[in-house]
Amino acid sequence: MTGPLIVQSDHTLLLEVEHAQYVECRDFLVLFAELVKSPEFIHTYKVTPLSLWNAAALEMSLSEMFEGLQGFSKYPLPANVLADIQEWYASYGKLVLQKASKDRLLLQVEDAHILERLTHDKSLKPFWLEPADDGLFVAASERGNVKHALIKVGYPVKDLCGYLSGEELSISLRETDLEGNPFGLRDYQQDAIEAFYHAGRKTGGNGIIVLPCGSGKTIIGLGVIASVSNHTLIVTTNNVSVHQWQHELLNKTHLSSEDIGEFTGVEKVIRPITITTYQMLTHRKSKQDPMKSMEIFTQQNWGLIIYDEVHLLPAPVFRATTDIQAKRRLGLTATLVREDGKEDDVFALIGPKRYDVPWKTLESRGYIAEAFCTEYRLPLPADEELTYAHAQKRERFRIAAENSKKIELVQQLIADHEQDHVLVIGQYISQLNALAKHLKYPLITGKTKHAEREKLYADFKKGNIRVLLVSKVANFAVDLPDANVLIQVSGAFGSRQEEAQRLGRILRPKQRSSFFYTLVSKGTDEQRFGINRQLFLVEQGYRYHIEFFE
DNA sequence: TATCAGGTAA
DNA sequence: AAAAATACCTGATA
Repeated sequence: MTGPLIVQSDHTLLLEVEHAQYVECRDFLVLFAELVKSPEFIHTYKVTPLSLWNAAALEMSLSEMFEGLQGFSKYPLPANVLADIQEWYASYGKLVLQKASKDRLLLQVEDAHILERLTHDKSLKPFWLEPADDGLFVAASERGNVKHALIKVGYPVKDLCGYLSGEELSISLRETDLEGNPFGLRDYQQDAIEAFYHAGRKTGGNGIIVLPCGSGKTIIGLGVIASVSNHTLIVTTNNVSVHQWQHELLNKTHLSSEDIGEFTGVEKVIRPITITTYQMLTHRKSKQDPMKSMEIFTQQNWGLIIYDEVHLLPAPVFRATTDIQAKRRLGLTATLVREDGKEDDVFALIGPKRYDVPWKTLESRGYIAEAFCTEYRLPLPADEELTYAHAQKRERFRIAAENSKKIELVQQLIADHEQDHVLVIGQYISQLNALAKHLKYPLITGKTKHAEREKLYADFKKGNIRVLLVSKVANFAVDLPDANVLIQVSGAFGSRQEEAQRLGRILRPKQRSSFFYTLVSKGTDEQRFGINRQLFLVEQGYRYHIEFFE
């Protein structure tokens, strides 16, 4: 037996990185498993119910899964794993929600045992109106709540109740944008739109599209809006992004500015296409107040709701989304992972993943830049090492993150890349201030006035400034100019999402390759968290080279 | 009418 | 488990 994979009975899959079949096997596993650990030689994947539901929703077949596992595995496959995979996989589709009458839905349950279990489950009982021959009746108004409750006990629902159309509005994409450049959808963008809207007619119309930063998620949004051609509500993360959507809508569709409204703190205009922010929806003055703006979901006759950066969707918006299950819903994101473990809420209330492309595929086709990732490990200087040793657990991460030796290394890396555009990104203002003072490059933080930011961005774009230091503003700033080198001196605990977002900063295709450096203190908590941060990108095929700086 | 500082929320 | 950033609203200032 020579395969690269070991399948263990606890549903973990161990993959040998140095094996000749590594790449092939990794690309196979990513279809239905999740990477949980990625040290140098053996990567650990895990099969979970959720990862299998997403695979099932994408119509990956069970036999393809089993044959692949068989083919890559070094040893015979444990029978319990095969049985569990089969069971979890099959649980998507076992429960089907259909329209029964005007105000009633029928939850069809194929399996008598499951039906028995669901009928008597305590958390579900309140939903059941009366038994049917092949399932249970539910009030139509409970459509979202029952799906949510069911996923919490491990049963995803295939929702075939269909969608309510909203107010119609004819929308089409331009062939030439306003600047006169030819415009057309790329093949994968076209595929993503198809996968969302036409997938089986009735099941298509809700779900998530996962694509890397810089690959044109907004464009896919425009494509879906045009396909649906209904009044549309777009919810996004911040005001800059609101304006970006507005700009793209005007630039690449035939809509005019009278069709597009901005519903934010600055302007509260509702038009056929309205763009708002999550904060606008969830805002309230005190904890007791109702979230007034949430009513926008139901007061207008939307035919489509787009959740931009759906991995950031706040809990109250989930709750509101529960009540609008008859609306078409599109989630867009670069990383489906959330560190709060609410992936199953996203699955139940927005929908399953409908489309994704591995980052490396887009890289090889030239749509995003080639990137080299390096993790630098530095020792703490003796005095800081001592402070670290004596510190409380919670203070340790920060001490490690602010390792003063990082300044030397940053200086060296900037010198090594004298022909490149470099962003230095960090989590702590004090650390960035120290760096800025030492290196004599400008720093942008949340406090920097917008006028000044724009001036610095412009200078950076023109090449007048070669190096820019940025705080967490860079996580959200959509208008940050392109660079091809990014040095991360510190980051938020173990956020995979943040790491992916930051790498995305340097992925816009350009002449030169991109370089991503992440600096961690050797043998500290920071290094441990770094491992978790890197998981998503390793899953996407990136490899971190480890270097030591003494 | 526009802009800014201060408080609050998540 | 913690810091930083953002965007909302209100009320003051010009």
